[in-house]
Order: sequence, then C-alpha cells, then structure tokens
Amino acid sequence: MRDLLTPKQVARAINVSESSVKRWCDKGVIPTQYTAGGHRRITMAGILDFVRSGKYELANPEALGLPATSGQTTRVVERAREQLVEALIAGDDAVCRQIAVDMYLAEHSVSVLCDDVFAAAFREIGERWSCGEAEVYQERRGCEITLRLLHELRVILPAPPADAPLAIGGATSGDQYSLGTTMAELVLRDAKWNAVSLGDNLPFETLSAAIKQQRPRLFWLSCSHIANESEFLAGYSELYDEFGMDVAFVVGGYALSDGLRQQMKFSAYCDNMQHLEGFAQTLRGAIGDKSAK
Amino acid sequence: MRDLLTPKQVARAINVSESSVKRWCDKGVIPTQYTAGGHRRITMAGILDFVRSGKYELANPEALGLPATSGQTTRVVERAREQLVEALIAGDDAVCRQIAVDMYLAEHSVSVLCDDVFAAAFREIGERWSCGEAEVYQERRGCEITLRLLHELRVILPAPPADAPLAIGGATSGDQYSLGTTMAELVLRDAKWNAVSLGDNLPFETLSAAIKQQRPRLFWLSCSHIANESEFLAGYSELYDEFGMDVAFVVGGYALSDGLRQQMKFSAYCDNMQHLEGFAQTLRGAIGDKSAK
DNA sequence: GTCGACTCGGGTAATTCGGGTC
DNA sequence: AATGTCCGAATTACCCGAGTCG
Repeated sequence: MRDLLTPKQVARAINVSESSVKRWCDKGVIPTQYTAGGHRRITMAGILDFVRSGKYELANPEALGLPATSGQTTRVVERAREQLVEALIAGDDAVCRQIAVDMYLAEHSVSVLCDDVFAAAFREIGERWSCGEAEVYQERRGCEITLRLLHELRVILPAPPADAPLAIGGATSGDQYSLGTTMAELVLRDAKWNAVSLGDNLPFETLSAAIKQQRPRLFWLSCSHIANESEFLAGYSELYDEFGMDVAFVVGGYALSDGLRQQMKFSAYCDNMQHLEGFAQTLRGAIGDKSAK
Repeated sequence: MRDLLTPKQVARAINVSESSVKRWCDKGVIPTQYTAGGHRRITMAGILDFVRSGKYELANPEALGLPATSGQTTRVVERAREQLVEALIAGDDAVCRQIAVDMYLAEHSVSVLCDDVFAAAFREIGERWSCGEAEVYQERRGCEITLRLLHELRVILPAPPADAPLAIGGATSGDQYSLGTTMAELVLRDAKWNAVSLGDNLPFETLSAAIKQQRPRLFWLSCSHIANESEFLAGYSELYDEFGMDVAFVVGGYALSDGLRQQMKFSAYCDNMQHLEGFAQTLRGAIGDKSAK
C-alpha cells in the first residue's frame, strides 16, 4: 500500500495532539508533502527519521503506521483484525496494544473488540496452523499477549459503581483456556457489573462453594474444552439445581455443542461476547430498577 | 496508558517543585525525552526507576494513575506476605496491588517479590486449603489476581534496552500453571533481558521450532506439573541435544524432583526466582562484555 | 454525484521553557 | 550545593466552521 500518513495517524502514533504535528510540519521539522487540496501527507520514512534522529519521543507506539492503513475509518474492524493477526504471529506486543487501545478509544465496545477482532484473529491463526503456516508457539504466545492486553484494558475501564451487582464465573476442570473467562469478566465490567473471574480449571464443588459464599446475581461458565461430557453434565446439573433459581446462569464457549446444550438448563446461552453484553445489560437494567425503587 | 509524563505531573507525584524535576532531568538523573518544541517528557518506567533508586518517595502515586500507598512506606517482607495471604483469599485485588507496588517501589527486586511474597503466600494458601480453611476457588481467584498484577508490573518495568539479548521460555504440555513462566519473564526483564514468555502447555516440537526461529541466548522451562515423566525426559533430552550447545537452558519449578533433575542436562537449575535472577545477571554480564569488546 | 469522515486554518486557554533570584 | 518561587516567551492542547478526501 501507500506509505503516506495523515497528521491524525502520526499524532496518535507518537501520542501528541494533532495540532502539534501540523505545527511541526509547517515549521519543517517533519518532511511533508501536500495533496492537491492542501492536505498534509507525511511519509513513513519521514516520520521514522523524525522520531529517531530528532531525539524526539521514542518509538513507543510508532506502531499504527507500520502496517499501512488507509486514512479512512471505514472497515476499521476488518483492518484491525488483519493487522492483529500479523502482529500476534510476529509476537509484536506493541502493535497489538496499539490496535486494541485504538479500538477501545474509538468507542468500540469491549464485546466487539473481543468477538470481531481478537476471537476472529485467533480463528484465522488456527486456520493458518492447520495449513502448517503457523507454529503452536506463535498461537500460544499470541494468547499470552492477548491476556496481558485484556488485563491492561481492565485497568483502563472505569471501575464498577459501588452498588453494582456481583457477577462471578470461570471455566471448569480440564479447561485451561483462560481467555474466554477473562473476556467475559471484561465485558461484564464494561456493562457496569462488578464482575470477578475465578479463573480456569475449577471443579464444580468449589464453584458451588463460591456461589454460596459470594452470592452473585449472575454466574457465567466459559466452556472452551470439556474433557468428559457426562461428568460435566452431572456436575453442571447439580450446580444449576442448587442455585439456578436465585442466580442467573450464563453459559458459552465453543465446547458447548448443540447436543450438549439441549441437556442443560440455563438463563442464557451466548455464542459470543456481544450476546453476553446484551443479556448483561438487560438483566442489569431490571436489577437497577428493582433496587432503585 | 499514557506513559509519557510532564515535569509538572512528576513534581506533584513525588511532592517536589517543578524546577527540581527539571534540574534532575537536565542532570541526567531522570531519563528524559524531548518534544520537537523542547518540552521534557518523562516515561513512567523512568520515574519509577528514579524513585526506586533515589531518596525521594512517591508521595502521590495517584497522580500517575498508580494505587495510593498505604502509609507504611517501608513494608517488611513478612508483614507484606501475611497481608497478601488475607487479601488474596478475600479476593481484594486493590489491597494486593497496593502491596505489590509498595514492595516494588521500596527497592525490593522483582525476584524477592515473587519468591518471598507471592510464592510464599501461595504456599500458605495451599496449607490452609489442606486444612479445609480455604476453598479451591479462592486459590484460583488468587492466581488470577496475581497474574493480573504481574502483567501490570510488566508495564511499569523499564523496557529492555534495544541491544538486550533475547530470552524465551514457557511451560510444557500438561502444565497449566502460568504464574511460573510469567514470573520468570518478569524477573529476566528486570535483569535487562528481552524476555518473552511463550505461555504454558507447549509441546516440545513447538519449543524446538521457537528456538530455531527466534534464536534466543537463554531458554527457560518452568515445570509446575509433569504429567508423564518419561515422555517429559525424552522430549527434554531431544531439545537439549539439539540446542544445548548454543542456548543457555534454565530449568526450575516444583515438579522437578531430585530424581528427575539428575537425568537432565541444563546450564542452570533454579529453586526460585532469586536464583534465576542471579544466573541471568551473570550471563548477561558475560554477554555484555563480549559484545562490547 | 452523494456522503460521511477527515483535515484545514485560526484562535484561545493551559502548560512549559529558560533564566534569574531568594 | 540544593531547593523553591517568580516571570515573560514559547510551546502545546482543545475547539470550531469551512473545505477536502475516498
């Protein structure tokens, strides 16, 4: 693609205001070209030169530019996903962070970020792996980076209000894919729940103890891998029978096949994080009204 | 996410005048970057480094988006561990974060924090669990909180220098305890290595591919759980025979019994993170000298 | 040619600079 | 020797109507 950047892109890449970039262009500190209509265009080489030799702000996130972006925000999500796949495989956490933060700051909800960017990127990486184009360690390293980013995002998210209802959840025994439950936690916190993930590889007995002691309004179960279906069903049924009347049970994850799902009782099944967000918002509204009056 | 700070913010945070900060920047005590217009910008990692090694205290960490200090600036390790156990069991991540940041700023190295505070706290929690005084979910939730804190700590750690040697590592198949390898990554980064954790549950074949493609100077293996000892030994031996001459192999973890260890070849075995730090510093020095001359 | 998103230019408020002095 | 305070000049950030890009 072209390697011409707009002032806005440069500004975000080096974390300064747009007007500063424009001023520096006008002063000649940054080599600038102009479109026929008088808009500034900055070459990649020019900005990299400026960042390095100009002893200016270090190449913290000069990331945004590297994969050449078009100036438009249309189809940002697709573009973000494509760039993210490459960055995850390359293990370039700086670029990944830039993409995630950009998406979040661009007012995309956390659920969209999780579904259409991160989950979609991992599907793509999975396909590449099956074609022999990606190594297992690259996928695992990508998971590590993603988990770290989700944790960083959690810090940025506004803290849930003091009266926010409690939500807890996790992944059951044998399931060691912690991205799912971490994403669920993040999405619920974004929907103003006081969500706390208990982690993965949790036996049903301790989930029972957790619900009994913590008394959440919502309980989620992320199922990415189920070792023994009959054991899972037995444990789940027992848990639901004990608390299903008082706590909203939300289940989801790739491991929940149709057949399995039909044998389970729950308040909601979520194919993805956007479903979870929708359900959580609805329930949150109902609770909020009830407790307010 | 803004990790470039102005002198004013820094001045407020450590409760000194703006001019003092400017003087320290000019004297080189605080690593400083400059904008095109000549304004000083200070990185978060830089100022935390200064606070850690200097006589000044972070009086208002909240000015930098960090948790408020607890008042007791010189937190004793033992007391920190006791408080951490309670906070982890209660799931109080705010208190945990406070303890971790306090310890870090109090000039305690990351390895001490990992060994004598976090690992020790989890040992204590394990004991309580065996006495029936703690639930599994409390331990798991504690792991989640700890992992999140380690990730947050990684952000405020100074970035490794551009010429830092590469270190990679992880945990093998069946080992889903990711705290070990995450801690190792953090400790190595603290020792000025460009350390990247590949995550957990990694087959030996992909570790081989990773070493081949990434060409690290150091490779670590965190072993918290070994499903099949003979398979592990076979896979490990093959890996070591292939790369042991070129790459420093460091192994550690509770799963490495004496008997197992005697059948393995490695550059170093580490009982804890402080051992790892010591070895990493030594090797780092040797490499640094070699490449400098 | 339409249209939404982006950029232009300029003006203003808030910071920061450097230096001199206490 | 080191710190804190004060000052005019320079720099940066934010805002908005009109014009441009894709």
